[in-house]
Amino acid sequence: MTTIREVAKLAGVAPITVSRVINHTGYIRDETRQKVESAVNQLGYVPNSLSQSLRWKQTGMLALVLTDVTNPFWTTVARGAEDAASAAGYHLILCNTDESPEKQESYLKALFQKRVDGILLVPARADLKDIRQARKLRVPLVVLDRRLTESLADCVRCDSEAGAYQLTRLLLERGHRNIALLTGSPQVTTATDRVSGYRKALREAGLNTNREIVFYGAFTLESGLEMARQVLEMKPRPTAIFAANNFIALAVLQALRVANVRVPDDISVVGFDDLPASLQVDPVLTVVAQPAYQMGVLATNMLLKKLTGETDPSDAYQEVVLPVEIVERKSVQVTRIA
Amino acid sequence: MTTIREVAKLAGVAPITVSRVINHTGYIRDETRQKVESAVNQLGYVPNSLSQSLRWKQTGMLALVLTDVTNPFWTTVARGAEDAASAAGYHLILCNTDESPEKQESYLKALFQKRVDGILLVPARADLKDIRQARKLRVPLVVLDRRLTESLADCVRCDSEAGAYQLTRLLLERGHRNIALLTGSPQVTTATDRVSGYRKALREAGLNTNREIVFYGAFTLESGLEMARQVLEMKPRPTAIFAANNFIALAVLQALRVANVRVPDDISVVGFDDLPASLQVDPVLTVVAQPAYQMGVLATNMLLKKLTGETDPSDAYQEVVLPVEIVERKSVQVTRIA
DNA sequence: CGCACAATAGAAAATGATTTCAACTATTTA
DNA sequence: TAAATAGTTGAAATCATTTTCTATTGTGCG
Repeated sequence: MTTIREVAKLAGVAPITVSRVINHTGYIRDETRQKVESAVNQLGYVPNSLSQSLRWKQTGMLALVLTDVTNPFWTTVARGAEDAASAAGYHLILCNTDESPEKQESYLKALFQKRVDGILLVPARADLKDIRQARKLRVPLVVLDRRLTESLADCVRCDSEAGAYQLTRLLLERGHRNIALLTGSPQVTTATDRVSGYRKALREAGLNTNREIVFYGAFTLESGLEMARQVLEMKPRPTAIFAANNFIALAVLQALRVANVRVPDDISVVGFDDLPASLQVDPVLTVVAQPAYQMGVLATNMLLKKLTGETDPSDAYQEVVLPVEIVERKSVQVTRIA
Repeated sequence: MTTIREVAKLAGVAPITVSRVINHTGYIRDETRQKVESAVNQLGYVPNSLSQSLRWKQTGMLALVLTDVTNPFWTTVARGAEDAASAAGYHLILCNTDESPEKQESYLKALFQKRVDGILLVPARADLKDIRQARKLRVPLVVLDRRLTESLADCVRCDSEAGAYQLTRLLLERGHRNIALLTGSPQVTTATDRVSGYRKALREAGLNTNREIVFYGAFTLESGLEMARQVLEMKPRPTAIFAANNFIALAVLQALRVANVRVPDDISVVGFDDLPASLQVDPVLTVVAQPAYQMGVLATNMLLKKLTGETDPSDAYQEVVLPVEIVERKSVQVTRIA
């Protein structure tokens, strides 16, 4: 590919002059600028950002490392992050770990090598190794969506516990006492936080621990189907199912349809994470909606502040917990109290 | 961040020796290697791939520029591309254009500047400007999913026309004569190719052009809802709807549900693109399934061959057209011939 | 013993751009 | 009229790493 030197030669100037024209810095005579511009066009010169970044000591790239690009919740977060990043003149790289700590480590290594200016991370596991490394390398990093066991980084997340608490209370108020919670891996804090909120609501309603029905699996359709199958075999069958994420909720609805169990007539279903309009299925679900897009924007802006040095690096780590919101639709039935 | 020079200093060797240890090249005494390795660990040294790429004249990065990351069809393609890329030791960057030619141009410019080794492009428009530039810059590029007006690049796509033809024939064979086709923008070749297939089937069945019912919109839920609304107002109402992509199909099902029109009892519906298990809704759709994952893998491998020089650059451009497959499920009813 | 060659390590140049410093001209100010 | 300053350009050093070339030592072979 063409280099700045060749452009300079053709224009009859020094490389640095071409650089000044391209970057609009310093003084350039109009005549010189035109000579350079025509040489640039003639050769189709595209500056090499590898060498630019090397010199500038910044790449203008941020990375969002997440656990499942196929989940609409994450694509929404990504869109928020992307919009915030490009508004600030940064590019955003998307990396998908599939909840695998190995993939996460491999991606982070590549990102460190590429000298991205900052990283948004949805940690695949509670493991702090990667975060420690980012700290050691002084790469600004913001954790998204999940808590860490230790406060080693800024964090933006939604209030899973409060959301689960409210949703469980809603079910309790409608008379449900046998509520099955289908959640993700015990390794993932959003999965366990939702259990905590559920548990808290049950306790407050005077139900003791043996009334808890909690299934741990994964935040995937397959796991949701498996757990739903188990719920359907329970005797007595729970009167309500709380799906702790959107894929599990879709799985539950599918399983119930196959088993000819009507929602909400035969059983009530609520979910965590709202679904995009394209996936609204019958019956429309009552859910806790998380501000996914906003979470992406907020986390990105927090990251940008860190790397432009607007925050004092000596400050303690921030944790922003976004409120969630109940969206009541038509998947919950009032039931007689057993 | 630590540089190779600092590592070299700590280990008491020259930078080039550190380089040899890291890249496993040349001769190194065991003792020296250990000194270097311990210095690397002590300082947490991470090589700077900007300077490496600068020197090596390759970045080990490919890019997939697509039109809608929220569409499961594209995430499946992306997964195929990602798997093929990482199997060959390359990283894949995902860029989302939202069907906007401006975004496409801006992303491609950034990718050229970053000196990615190759590009997989789903063109937002038939416009050839960006592809011409890639050619001029000698950046290997493979076009995905859509045809170009001129053969200026290798291309991997699915047989939209044949798929639409087969699906329309299936409807005709079941007795349907009033078939509405809801497709995407006339600017997008997959949208128009599906019209051609539909048209061909109608012609073969002896139906003349005034029996064609074609709505052009976009491959989105919103557009699908709008078109579905118009179909429902038609008198007489078509007995079958052919949705030319997955989002339009979901929209049609939603619109019909709201209008209390039963599928397939009151109206038959077929779609293009299969849906992932998580989105299978009632009733399960009869569709044309495209080998999305395979398309991603194939296109990536074709690209890799180009950039490792396994293909003769003087050869004509290749076009690979993948066969599609009808998946018959339960959304089509046999109807009396009107 | 001398030659060829493997093993080991470093110096200098190169990759493609930009920063810093310097130089020269033209204009303005005191 | 001398000094200061704005405008314009370029040479050399720099960013972090690797390639090329060179040097030194040790070893095997005839």
